[in-house]
Amino acid sequence: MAGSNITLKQLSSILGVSISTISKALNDSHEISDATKKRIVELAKLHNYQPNKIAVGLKSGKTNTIAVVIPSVQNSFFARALYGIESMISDTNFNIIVCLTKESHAKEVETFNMLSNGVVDGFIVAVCEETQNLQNYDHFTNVIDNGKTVVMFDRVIDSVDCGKVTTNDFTALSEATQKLISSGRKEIILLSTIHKLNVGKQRAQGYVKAMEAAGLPAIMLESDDKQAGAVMGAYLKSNVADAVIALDTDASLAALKAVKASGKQIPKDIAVIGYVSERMAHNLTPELTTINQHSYTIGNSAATMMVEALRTKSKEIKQVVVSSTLSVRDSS
Amino acid sequence: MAGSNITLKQLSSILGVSISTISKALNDSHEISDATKKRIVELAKLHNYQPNKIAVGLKSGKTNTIAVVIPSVQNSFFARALYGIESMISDTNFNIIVCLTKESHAKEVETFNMLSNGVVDGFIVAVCEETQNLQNYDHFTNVIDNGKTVVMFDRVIDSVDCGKVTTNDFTALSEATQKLISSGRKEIILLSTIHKLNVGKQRAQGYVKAMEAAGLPAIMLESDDKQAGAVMGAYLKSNVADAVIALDTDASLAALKAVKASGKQIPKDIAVIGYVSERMAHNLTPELTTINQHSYTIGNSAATMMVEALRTKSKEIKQVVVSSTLSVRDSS
DNA sequence: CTGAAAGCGCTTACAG
DNA sequence: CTGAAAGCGCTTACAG
Repeated sequence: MAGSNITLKQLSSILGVSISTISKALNDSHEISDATKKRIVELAKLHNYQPNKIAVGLKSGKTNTIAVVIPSVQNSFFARALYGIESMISDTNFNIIVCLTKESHAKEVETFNMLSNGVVDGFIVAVCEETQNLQNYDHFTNVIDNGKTVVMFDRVIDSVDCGKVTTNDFTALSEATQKLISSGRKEIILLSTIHKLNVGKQRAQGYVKAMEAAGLPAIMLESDDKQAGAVMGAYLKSNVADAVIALDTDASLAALKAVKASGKQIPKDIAVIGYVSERMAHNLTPELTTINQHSYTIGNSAATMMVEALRTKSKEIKQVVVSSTLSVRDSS
Repeated sequence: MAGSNITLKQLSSILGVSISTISKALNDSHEISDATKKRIVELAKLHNYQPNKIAVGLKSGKTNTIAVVIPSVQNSFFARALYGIESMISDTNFNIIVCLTKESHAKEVETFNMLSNGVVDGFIVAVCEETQNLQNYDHFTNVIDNGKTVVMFDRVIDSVDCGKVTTNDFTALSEATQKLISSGRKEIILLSTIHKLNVGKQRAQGYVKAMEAAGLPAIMLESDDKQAGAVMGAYLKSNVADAVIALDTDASLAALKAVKASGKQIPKDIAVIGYVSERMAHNLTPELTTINQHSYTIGNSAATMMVEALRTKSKEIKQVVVSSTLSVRDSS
């Protein structure tokens, strides 16, 4: 069985039956007699025949493959959303190609160009940071114009006409902040390492709105992910605080650490709310109160939307919002 | 620009030049005059011509696409290894397809069957748990027989003839254990949630060997990832321990938490060594001493091996070992 | 320098 | 019920 896979042509010459007949038999066409079908199917099995997907794709114009284009997979949100996408897709006859943009606009554009012609039927995408900053969305509109289906999730672009699955970042932060306020916290700090992203901005705005509504000053500490601990620690040295909301995993761990290092008790002196996976939240000391984004569900919804659009060939644009919820644990 | 992408045929009829000429011009063939080349290239650019990858693949028998088949992406080791693979590949003219097996043998087999015929040129794979248990490796040998290149990393199968990139788990654990012993620790516990995996067994054996060499009893606590904290906590209630080595991220966080909950001081009473990412190690309290697997390098090496094999068409089987190193921080 | 023809592996009208 | 032919979009000997 060396060399490469067996083809219809080879099967045909072994059996002395035409290629068309072989093809039809393997596709269980009613045109072919049961007897020949049986012979052909058996021979195919014997030789472990696998149809060449590329050839099928060329012929049909459909590849049954979906591209998942995300910034990263290090981030537990995207890792889990990808898991949700892949779980849904693996129950179908579709496949996924995963591409990481690393927040690079050039990489994202290249990926769309590379895959748009013949390789995939659609794109599930979380728009990268640089694209959001540059506001250059031609690669999205081009593939849409070329008849591909696009579904954006989490990081979406309002002005692009495609399916969208988002979470209610603004409301979630606003509610979490209100909850802290109503339990008597007043000096509530926001620690963000994602202030440049739309999601980060949305969350920050939710926080600001709740603070302003309560007549409290909004205090936002912004830094890159490596400096978050130092920034938080420095702040606590010369300021008072009775609560911290951290906007991603790194910031959450950094906040916990800085508060402990400052000698304050959690949650007695300072409450901490963060964004980490459920599993991790349980394994931290104290167990962390989190805003749970339901990343698995978000991914799953995006995949469902894609598969439905591809199957029904519907051009209808759908929008789904998966609400984030507060999971209260020991840190608040 | 609605409908689908423009083809050579359409370009040809617009310009009144043959398809062959168009094709050659776009591939910058020396056969074509500069003048025609220029006309053709300009028209192609105008219409944003993208060659149909599927058609090119069918013709050439090469797809310049590599499958990355891994159990999961939630696990930070695989997430970072994938990052290493993707970083290397994105500097080449190859693409990657990522497939998650979720430790399912059936899924892994299906993936190999689906992609082996025409879709990819090679497979970079970390063998799933179930396949290791079943010891059924036909899907690997089949694609190798069919001329595909296979590179295994981290989770490798010795008996399969393919490129391999591994880490020295046995030695790394053995050395870490010795280090604890030589600093006076005697009651050293191993906490594992990956005892069913080859890597987990390798690591455990390294630990056992070092303990036995020192005449100390090896104590291994094994549990699933959700119970690790409870198991560790229960053990500490009725036994003495002066060090814990945890074999993955969940176990590491669980160990830290259980030790703190027991009222013991880290590292004074109990030293803790774990497996978490560098970033996370810094953000924990105390900062965690870790065995660093250099997952990025492992992924990068696997990708390099693959691309070289594909480019040189060499059938030479290479093996690379990327050594794990101990990063000592505050917890030991 | 340009083009007609064959072929990659498949599917599907159309004939017989 | 079976097969010859065309075609998906490309590349590449081969002719001219």
